[in-house]
Amino acid sequence: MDKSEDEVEDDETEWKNTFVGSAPLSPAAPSGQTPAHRVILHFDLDCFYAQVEMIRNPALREVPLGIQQKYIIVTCNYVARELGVTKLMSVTDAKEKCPQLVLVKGEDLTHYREISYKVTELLMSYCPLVERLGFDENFMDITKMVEQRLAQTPESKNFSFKGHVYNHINVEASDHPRLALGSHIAAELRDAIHSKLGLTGCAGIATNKLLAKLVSGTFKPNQQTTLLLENVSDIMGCLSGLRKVPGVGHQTAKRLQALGLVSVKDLQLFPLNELVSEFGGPSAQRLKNLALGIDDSPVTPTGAPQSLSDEDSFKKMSSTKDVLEKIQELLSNLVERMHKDGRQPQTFRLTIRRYSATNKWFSRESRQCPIPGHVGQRIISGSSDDAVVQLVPLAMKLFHKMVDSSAAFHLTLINVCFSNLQTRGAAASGKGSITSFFTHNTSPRKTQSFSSHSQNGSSQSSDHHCTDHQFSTSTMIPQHTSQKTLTTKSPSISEAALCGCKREQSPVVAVEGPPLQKVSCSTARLDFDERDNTLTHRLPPNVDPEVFKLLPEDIQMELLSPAYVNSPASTSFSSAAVADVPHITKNKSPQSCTDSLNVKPIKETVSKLNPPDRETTVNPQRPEGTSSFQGENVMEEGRLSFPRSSDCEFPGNVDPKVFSELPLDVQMELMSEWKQRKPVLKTSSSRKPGISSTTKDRKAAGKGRQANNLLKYFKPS
DNA sequence: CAGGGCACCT
DNA sequence: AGGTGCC
Repeated sequence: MDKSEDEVEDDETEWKNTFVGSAPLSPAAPSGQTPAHRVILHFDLDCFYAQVEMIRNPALREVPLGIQQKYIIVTCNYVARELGVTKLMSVTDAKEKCPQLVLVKGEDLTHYREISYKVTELLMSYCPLVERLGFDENFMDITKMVEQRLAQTPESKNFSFKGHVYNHINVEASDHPRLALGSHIAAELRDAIHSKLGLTGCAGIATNKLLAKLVSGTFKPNQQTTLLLENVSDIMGCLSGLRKVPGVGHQTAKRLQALGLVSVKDLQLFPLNELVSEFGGPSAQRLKNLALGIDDSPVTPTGAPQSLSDEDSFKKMSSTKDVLEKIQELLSNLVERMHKDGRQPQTFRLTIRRYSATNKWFSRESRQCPIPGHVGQRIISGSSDDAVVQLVPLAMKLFHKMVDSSAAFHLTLINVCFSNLQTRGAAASGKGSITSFFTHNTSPRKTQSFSSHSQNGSSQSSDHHCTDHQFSTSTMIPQHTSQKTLTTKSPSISEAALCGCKREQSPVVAVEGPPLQKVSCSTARLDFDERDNTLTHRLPPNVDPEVFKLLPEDIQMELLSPAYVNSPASTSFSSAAVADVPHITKNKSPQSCTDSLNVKPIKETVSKLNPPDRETTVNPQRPEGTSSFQGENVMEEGRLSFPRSSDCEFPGNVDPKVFSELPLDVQMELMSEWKQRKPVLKTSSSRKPGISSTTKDRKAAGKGRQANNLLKYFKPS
């Protein structure tokens, strides 16, 4: 075997000599040290999005299925692959190759994200050292589990490998007891993922993340492969190019190519010092190590996400009106997600991508700003709609820092992002929540020093317990997760999660009837002539009704809504209650809309396989959104009588004539800001914002307490 | 490259 | 704030 490979492998050098193959009797690491070599697993779910959709609608299993985002097939099931469809193929190409291809829209990642975290949770219930990579991959450091089993394994035991061993037909497993045990653990975990979540996937078993990942795809659907140290150079040498090395992206590959390096071997043999001069010390060393199959990076537990974002891309977006509308839509979804997460974002970021014929692929720009505390509070307290109203002007401000809206612009993407997520104090947030599992696991990711501790396989492992379910297969209940997930591989799993993480409903609940709110709202303020909305009076003077008419209804409502209510005690809720009821109900419907759209192609193509009632089963109502929202809306509406009108006027010092001559988008923004600011200002006496003032007011008004006093009553603990 | 996310580094 | 990489 290639000794040098072994030694460099764990280049935490010191003990390079000690490890060798005779692991079982290595008393070397009874306590306190990084094991001489780790056992790392890499899990990679098969065509993940397609699997999720096939769980949601089992009829899809029998047909060629593609998951479509915009005009791209991001992934497809194996039936489709046999017919020539590949990942990242354009829809037209795919349809050409495979006319019977069934397409499901995959732009809404909600279900994928939920299932994805369930997989991670499940793995974490066996051993906390789980690192996510995207939605469908997980690394796992099972060194301790392996050591535990090793300690309990009689000397006489015959080792064996589960699954494949890279480049080997038969191996003497006793020479590689840790990896052999690792392969058994991997098989058990894959089986758990399958039995509890209904998902299949591949696993790689190796001594570091790089190798585990590289080897996991050797045998593709639903299989696993172990890589022995003696075959490291094989697998590295087999890579078709540097780009195949995880960690070497496009840019890096290009720079390497500029140095004349194209193959992995080229990089292996390239003098380090020359590499250093091009990439700098750490990067150079890392690159060279990667080429050699060396990777000492730890498996860093991922925990809860550090940012939540929502984005959409499009061919062309060139009006501020559209931007405003899109931002509002994105924010609605994002705030909802943030609310479920339970943490409070401190930072908001807006990212755009501009169209440009040359250099089309990159060039994203972003601006970020702090989120005022009271807005963040509203997100977590459940006044999501209120939060959106207050966030939209923030977003537009950031937008204008990047885009001069008086000139032409052409955007192809908008992204909204919450970051700097702060865990709330006592956080009795939804217990079954997917993220609540992670939220109390607040460890900052960097401070993982997982190398030190002593453990014995026995009862008590204080810090990073690895729960080995091997010897208690009958009691396979993961300790962290509640049992909710265990029952089914049916579509209802996600439901269970949703129910579990559903927030406490407001004391007042149940009352059905979105129409109620909508009616009240429109009777209160708006005079539309039915659906074709010739809206009549009550428009602010100097706002062109023709232009106004073109706006989507929710924007119209928003601009006109009497967000400013009087009753001082309830001001903090007023804008939420009134302004947002319309666009909440409106925002919910697109979801169900997408859902039914998703089903339609199936119906056309495979109606025989797919009894009509299937669809309702597959696309159950979201238990959550509507009902909980209505609860709050109802509650709020109950509390505050609707305002008499008189609201939608300009701040006193704004000259209507001047206002009318501003560009439409500026008008809209100003109105949006006034509307939002007004209640706040009201509490601090009736100030009149100047037309140009924006930020300082908010900051000054920021400490408008008294909202919280009320909030805490509605938000138990 | 696409698409809708994420993370890390600088 | 941007760049890069990963899925």
